[in-house]
Amino acid sequence: MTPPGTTAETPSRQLEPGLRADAGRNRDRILAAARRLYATEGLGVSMASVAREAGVGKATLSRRFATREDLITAVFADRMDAYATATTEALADPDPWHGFTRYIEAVCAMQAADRGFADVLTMTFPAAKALEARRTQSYDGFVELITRTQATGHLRDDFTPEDLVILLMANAGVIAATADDAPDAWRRLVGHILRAYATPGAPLPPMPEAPSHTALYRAMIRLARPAPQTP
Amino acid sequence: MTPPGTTAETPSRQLEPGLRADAGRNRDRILAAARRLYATEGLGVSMASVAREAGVGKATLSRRFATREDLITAVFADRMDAYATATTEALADPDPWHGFTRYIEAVCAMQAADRGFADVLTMTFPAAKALEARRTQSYDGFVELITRTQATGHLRDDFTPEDLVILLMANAGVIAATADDAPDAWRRLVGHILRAYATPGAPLPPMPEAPSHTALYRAMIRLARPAPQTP
DNA sequence: AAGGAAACGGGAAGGCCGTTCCACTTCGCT
DNA sequence: AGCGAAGTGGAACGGCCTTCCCGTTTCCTT
Repeated sequence: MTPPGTTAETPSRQLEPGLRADAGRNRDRILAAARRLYATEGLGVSMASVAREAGVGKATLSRRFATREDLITAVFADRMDAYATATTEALADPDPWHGFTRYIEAVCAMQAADRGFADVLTMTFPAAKALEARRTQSYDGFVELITRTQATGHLRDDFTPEDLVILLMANAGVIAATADDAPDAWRRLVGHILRAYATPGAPLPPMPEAPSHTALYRAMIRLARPAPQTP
Repeated sequence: MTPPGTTAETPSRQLEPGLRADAGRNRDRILAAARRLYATEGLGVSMASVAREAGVGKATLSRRFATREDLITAVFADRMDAYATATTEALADPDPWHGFTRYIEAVCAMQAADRGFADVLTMTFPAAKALEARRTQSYDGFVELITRTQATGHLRDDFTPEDLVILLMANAGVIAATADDAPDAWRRLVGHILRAYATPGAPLPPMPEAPSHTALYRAMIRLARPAPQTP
């Protein structure tokens, strides 16, 4: 089944071992550029933009990362690591409810800090296999965190892991709409939501600082781009 | 200032009076097509798609609605009416908290029913002047509804009108992510949020039916499009 | 019923995106 | 030091969208 003419038995290169020096350098530049663009604009940026930002030709980008999914996988591999380990850190907290809230806030903060990462977690997009593994790992840890926290009586019994998924989607919506005008608006949502998750009567987490009102409302009214007039 | 060669003194055509019969017919077909596409795909659909769906030429669409904003304004005029009158209906409810929750649920349901409308309410997009008027009208009514509900003690004192804006953005995010797989997921978010808005100790609204679990989680994992293999 | 104006559809031009091909450059091994 | 292979950027292509323009059709007035 193996093609006969190839070199003897080079099994398969996993990461980036077989790359020449300059190729590896360009790969890094591409990753840095993609990280930059994804963080601010989301995953919608074109491959051509990434190549331009990286200062390489479009062909080079296509050669290094055949598909957009490959690029996304490579860019967000480390952040998915952080996402996956966040649950273990939360589980290490002696106070389950405290660990739970810190976990929720940390994940939502990660979304706010990188719009591309928010897209990776929620939006409809080709799921990279390598990222999926981390996601399910994180999911399993979160299930454990839930049961522990519910055992303390602080977390509602009807809270389900899917509620986190919904929260991530909701948070992504807030971030996408307010990123330019009120980048802390998401804290207000998380503050409300954590109160809703808590068992009535349990101690409530403090309200995060309210976003500046006018700016937030303008975020809804205002448009993607400023008025074309520049006097 | 008026062009000299025109017919005597036709002051200005407000709606669609000066249109020829076939032109008006095409206008309606365009509006229907746009309504259809916007509802399912959001405001991102191209003008060419709208023209194709309407069965008219691209030029006709451009002639009838010069800019995308014009089209959006015309399409969502009636829904913005409903949005604006929803507050007055809520204010008519003898129980302010009941009116408040019904209002929240009604607006979020309108978002879920029409993805384009959700975009109009929240997403960054050129705000059509005609729609803005309705929006501020609705906003003013909502402020009155808030003060009344807070007076009953059911609604938290720190609830602000901007919280509704944030909720609309969050809801739009959930709807955008789950529309294809779990179109009722937004009810879960609203259920949580209304609980958070309520004063602790006040009677809680019933939990809406939970979305099917596997489908929801898949909505996060699954991709925009099904696998390209069609055997 | 007939002519002029309004409206129509589609083609041409221009822009952006993503992919593929190709001649030239650069690395790295010997 | 020099040669082969790996790597590179730009050109070219097809697809989609938008805008402009023109020849033709349809309406509506008189």
